[in-house]
Formats: sequence, C-alpha cells, structure tokens
Amino acid sequence: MGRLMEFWGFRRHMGRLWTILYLSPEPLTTAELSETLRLSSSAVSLSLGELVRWGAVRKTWRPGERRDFYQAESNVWKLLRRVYERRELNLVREASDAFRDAQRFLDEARDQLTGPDRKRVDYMRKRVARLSALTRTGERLIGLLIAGRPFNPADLSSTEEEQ
Amino acid sequence: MGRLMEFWGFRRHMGRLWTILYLSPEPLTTAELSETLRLSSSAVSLSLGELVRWGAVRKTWRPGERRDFYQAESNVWKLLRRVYERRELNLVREASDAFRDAQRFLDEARDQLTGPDRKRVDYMRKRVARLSALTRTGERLIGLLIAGRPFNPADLSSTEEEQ
DNA sequence: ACGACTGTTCAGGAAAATTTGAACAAATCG
DNA sequence: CGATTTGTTCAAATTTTCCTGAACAGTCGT
Repeated sequence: MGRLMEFWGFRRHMGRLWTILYLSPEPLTTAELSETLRLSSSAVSLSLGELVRWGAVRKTWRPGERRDFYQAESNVWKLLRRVYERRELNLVREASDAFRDAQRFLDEARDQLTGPDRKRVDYMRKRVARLSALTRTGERLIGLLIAGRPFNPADLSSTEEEQ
Repeated sequence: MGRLMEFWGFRRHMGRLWTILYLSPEPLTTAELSETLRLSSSAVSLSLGELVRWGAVRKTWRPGERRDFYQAESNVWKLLRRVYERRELNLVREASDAFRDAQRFLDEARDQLTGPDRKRVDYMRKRVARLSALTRTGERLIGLLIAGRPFNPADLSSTEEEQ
C-alpha cells in the first residue's frame, strides 16, 4: 500500500499507516503506530493528520483513556472517489482554464500579426484548442467516475479525432 | 502540461518539452529546445530520451542535416493508453501479487496459532483478501481502459461490498 | 585520419522534499 | 494549580532528486 500511495502522489508513510490501521480489529494509538513502523512521533502526527484530512482515517477515543485512537476508513472505493473529487478534478480544471487563457492570448496575438507569423499562431491555436477539448472531456469523465457511473474512454479518442 | 505531467509522476520538463514540440508545425532540434526552455543540453537529452522511450516524441531527420530533429506524437489518447499499459497496470499487478503472498503467509501462520492470535490472523486475512479482490478488479478495469472499452467504476464498489 | 559538430553519460553540486528532535500547546489527574 | 502525558509545530539536518558542466563517443565532411 505504501508503494501504491507513493505512486499516487501521497507520502509513502500514509499508505503504511493506513494499512496498519486497516489490518487492526481495534483502533490504535499513535504510540503503537510509531513503534510498529519505527517512525518518530512527529512523522506519525504529520502523516496521520493528512490521512484524517483526506477522510482515510478517523480519530476516535475510548472512555477513560486520555490519548487518541485511530481507525481506518475501510471503504476504499469511497476514498478513491474523494481523492478524484478533491484533487484530480481540480487539476484537470486548472489545466482547462490555462488552455482557455492560452487560446485568448493567441487570438489577441493573431490580430497583430501577418504572413507566416499569423500562420504559425493559427497552428498553435488549433493545437491548444485540441488540448483544451481533451481536458474538458477529461473533466466530464472524472465526473462520471466520481458519480460511480459507467464511462467510456473512447470519448477521449473521439474528442481528439474531430480535430 | 508540465504540471500535469509532474503530477502524473513524470519529470516536469518532459511535459514542457513535449508541449513545445506539440505546438510546433515542424520538428525541432535539441538546440532550439534547450534555448526555449533555458535548459542545459544534457537535461534536454535526458528528458527527451525518456519521452522517446515512452513514444511521446519521435526522432526524425532531414536530408543533408546532420543533427536530429524531434516531433511530438500528437495522439494524446494513444500516449495515455500506453502509460496505463506499461506502468499503472504493472503497479497494480505487483500489488495483487503482494497481497496474494500475504494471504499465503497468513494462512501458514494461522495453523501455528490458537486462541486470540488465531482470531486476529483471521481478521487480517479477511482484510487482505478484500484488498486483493480490489486490486484484481482494478487490473480488469485498467485492461478495459487500455482497450478503450466502456467501464464501470461501480464494479469497484461492488467488489468491496461482497466482503 | 583528422577536425568540427551533436548527442550521451557521469560525477559533483544545487535544489527540493522528508525526517527528526526540541520547543510549544493542550488536556488530564493528583 | 502544577506535573505528567499526549499531540502538534517548527527549524535544522538528512536524504533524495534533479540539473549542470565536463568528459566521452559517435558521425559526417574534407
């Protein structure tokens, strides 16, 4: 899980911590976690905090006990969805916006130019438009993914073919 | 594109280089690339080489010209697919294998144990089995994605619900 | 075969990310 | 209320990653 998480752009320890909690029938304390993974308490606090922010781990407590206990959110699909919703979708949206800006910029530049320069800008504009269309299709597909609805990757390739 | 690529686990410069080439009507030389992006020739060589290995950029040449020219593979969908095929799929496969090994390990351990320890192992085994089932469903879904066939994210959630 | 020009590899150094220990803050109990 | 336990924050240090310049290798023309 550490590997998977790291590959997915999170800290490796987040995956490891989550896994320990996921495999434990009862909630654990930070002390147990830092001991199991040989991590300093600050490292545990940091990664655990981030897991909590992502909803991957919940803080619980026991009556009479003073320290905090943690347990894993065990619905993996829910977690996946949340990450796509909060992170991947934003990323693609930002890309879309950037491409839109670039298009506007090129349009303005085009008016100032003539001859081969204008031709060149026209070419770039077409290409940027294509990237823009792709990311917008991407947005839509991620939306479907988040909604748990079936989705067709072929939409991406067809977006591309029609120029 | 640099941002997107970086987020996706590649070097940022790979995205930038690809974009320059993608926006250029004619193939470019490494000199032009390093000048445009203010990069040393070695950095260009490195990132460009990786792009070529991923099939994102093609090396071409002009008659009479001695140096190499590069042009972008402009079918983005094709590129995406290739990365999923070569990289993501492998990653998930490795995870599946690891979970399978873990299951075997737990099965062996179980036989040596009794009482609460055995219960504990039983719990872990169930959880690992669930992760294993999830990654196997993931493999299947990525396979569909690569094939460009429609795919249903709900399969992931149902994999999870049936224990 | 030599010299000029391109491209690649590699060791060293710069930059970025991670980890840690210590200081701080918060909560609980005597 | 102070002492103790627990958790968080921060700067320093370590590790890792990335970039550069120099040396090396290959190619072409003379």
